Amino acid sequence: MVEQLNDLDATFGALSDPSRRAMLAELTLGERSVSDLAAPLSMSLAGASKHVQVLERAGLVRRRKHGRQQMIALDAARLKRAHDWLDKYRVFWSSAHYALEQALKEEKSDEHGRSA
Amino acid sequence: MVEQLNDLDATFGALSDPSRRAMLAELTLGERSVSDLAAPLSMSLAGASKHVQVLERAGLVRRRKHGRQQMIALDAARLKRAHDWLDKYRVFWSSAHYALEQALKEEKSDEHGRSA
DNA sequence: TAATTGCTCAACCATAGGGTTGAGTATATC
DNA sequence: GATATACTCAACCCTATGGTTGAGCAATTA
Repeated sequence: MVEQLNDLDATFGALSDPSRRAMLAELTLGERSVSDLAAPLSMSLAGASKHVQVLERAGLVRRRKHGRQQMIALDAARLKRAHDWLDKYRVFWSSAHYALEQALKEEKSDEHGRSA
Repeated sequence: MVEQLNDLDATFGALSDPSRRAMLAELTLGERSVSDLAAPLSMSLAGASKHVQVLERAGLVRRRKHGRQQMIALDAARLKRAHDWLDKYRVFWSSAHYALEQALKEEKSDEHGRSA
């Protein structure tokens, strides 16, 4: 269980804000301009622009100039990295592990029941 | 693709720090005291204690008093939530999706090749 | 009872984060 | 050429975050 690369810092940091998660959700529907992404957010354009920059620095989106628009597209590779990281913990939320936890609890009760 | 609950803010926020991810990794090996968690981190005990509090507020760990020690245990339910959220993006990093992206690029080239 | 251990809390510091407004730049339209 | 559009940048504000030290409390050990 070794820490691989710390762009996880940036990835998880970017994902910790609901406005940015909303942007990513919007981007699953296709490329969007910064204004498109800003529209549903009740926030200044400059504010939304900063969120896009955070997503870009985290490598979660790419941008492409198209005239005076900046077209933003999802780049899911880092999401996969985060998903992979979380996947290492799968056993700890799986039913098998809950069963193990129960078994350990019973074992502990037995210890109390016995002499020790 | 609707945002479900915003404890994702706290979960992803907690995961964005390498010290806290290291703590979680350590906790996969079993319960640990705050001092145990602090030891490998080259940080004051108070500092580590604050990290544990962040993990606890995010619901990623539980604590149990054991004498004068605070035993910390992993609670993976919120990790599952985060994993589930990321899973919605799986199609965007799957090879099928890359194939789709390629197809779209070719289509765009065709447009240039044709009259439009 | 006294001393030690395992913490937490409060105060503080420096930096980052989320937001704003105002100005500036580049492209598109009239 | 003038104007509107789609941004970005800089400055600023306030709050949060990551870290420290010093004090204090609760439980264990001597």
